[in-house]
Amino acid sequence: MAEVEDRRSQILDAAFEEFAAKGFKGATIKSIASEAGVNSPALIYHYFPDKEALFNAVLETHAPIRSAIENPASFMDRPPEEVLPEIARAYFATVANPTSRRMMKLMLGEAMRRPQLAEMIGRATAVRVLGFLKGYLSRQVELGRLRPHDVRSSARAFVGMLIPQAAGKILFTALREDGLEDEEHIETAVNIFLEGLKPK
Amino acid sequence: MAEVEDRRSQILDAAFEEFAAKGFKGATIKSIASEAGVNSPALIYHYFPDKEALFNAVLETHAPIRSAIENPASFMDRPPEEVLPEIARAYFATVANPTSRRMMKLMLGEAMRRPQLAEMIGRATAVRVLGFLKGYLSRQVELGRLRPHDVRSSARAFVGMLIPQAAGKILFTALREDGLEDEEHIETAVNIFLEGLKPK
DNA sequence: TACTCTCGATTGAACGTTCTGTCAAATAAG
DNA sequence: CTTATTTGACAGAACGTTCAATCGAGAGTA
Repeated sequence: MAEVEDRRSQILDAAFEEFAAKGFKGATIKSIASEAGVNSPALIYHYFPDKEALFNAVLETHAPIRSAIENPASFMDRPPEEVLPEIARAYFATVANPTSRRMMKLMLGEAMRRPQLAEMIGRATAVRVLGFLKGYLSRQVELGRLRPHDVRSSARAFVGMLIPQAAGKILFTALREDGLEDEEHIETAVNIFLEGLKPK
Repeated sequence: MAEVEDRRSQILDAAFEEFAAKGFKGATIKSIASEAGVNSPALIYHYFPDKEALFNAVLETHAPIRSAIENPASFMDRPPEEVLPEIARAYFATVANPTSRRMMKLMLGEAMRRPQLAEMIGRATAVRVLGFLKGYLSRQVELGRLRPHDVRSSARAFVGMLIPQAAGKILFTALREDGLEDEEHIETAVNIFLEGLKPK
């Protein structure tokens, strides 16, 4: 029974599934144990001090939502007609990944009732993404590719434009009924954005 | 003890607070009872068959997010430079209202784990708002005030542009750190949107 | 090889607590 | 007196967590 993946990881995976599906309160130590294929809930306490610690360990395991945003240098000078669709595609690809999707649901769902977690997500993800975009858009204004404007606002506007389409995939399936495809949305949205900000 | 507000309403109010703060699983019948000033949890079962029914009753009580969108006729022919900022302001006003804010947190938080609830919210709110916008934007294209384009996409884009700013008020307080005010954001975002869609 | 010792991994059972939901009795209202 | 409201007490189940006992692989010894 020499598993390549050790028990700790099995438990973490099972806990992730359970927390994502039922939330922190809804998932039980027993259900996590049985999902992990261990016969006794007690084993979980051999690896983690308590349920809260297991939850935090799950968050840490899946936390590094690494994105191309990590090294901004390569993007900075490339034109927005190229870069913005790439960002949008990367975003939709993340949303299309089932694991990422579960993670988003888990974090967002719990964040509603855990201000501390919300603060962490806001700082680790939201602020960082917007920060990158603000930098990039400022640079494009400098380069004369976009007209001068408030990049705090345009950064929000750009990521925001993608959100309803993403929400249609994650949560509100009814939004898919009008059949708008990701690529169509990217094209139109980026077009509106760039036309709206092109130099006079 | 002849309260103006009857017991049922007291219980509903208390349940709303508790569910919003702790979620369905986190809120207990006892905590709801004591928040409602009721001395026995048993009384709750006199008015509601079980916890689930109480939860549904809470949702129904606060459900009618009535918005100006209900009678679209009056908006349809007015120009987007007027109408879009009004919609944006109405949206931010809703978000600024503490009760609405709690309701959003409650519904979104539970929707992550209740596909059926997510479906309902999607249909009752998201699809309806987008539907109204699609209709309005189509009309503006007809009137020659906007260039022809895919309104499924532009409707998503417009509501989406507002979401990060709203999220900064509801959830991710760190987003407020760059100090962007609602009115500033509305002005820039609407400007991008209209410039991006103005007839050639 | 055979035997024992050790120690972490794993288990079933159980503890105390808390939860939802029930009930018969007490109280208030008409 | 009759009916509706409100109560405390509690049953039954599920929860997180603890614990002593068992298992199994490896080290040491003969």
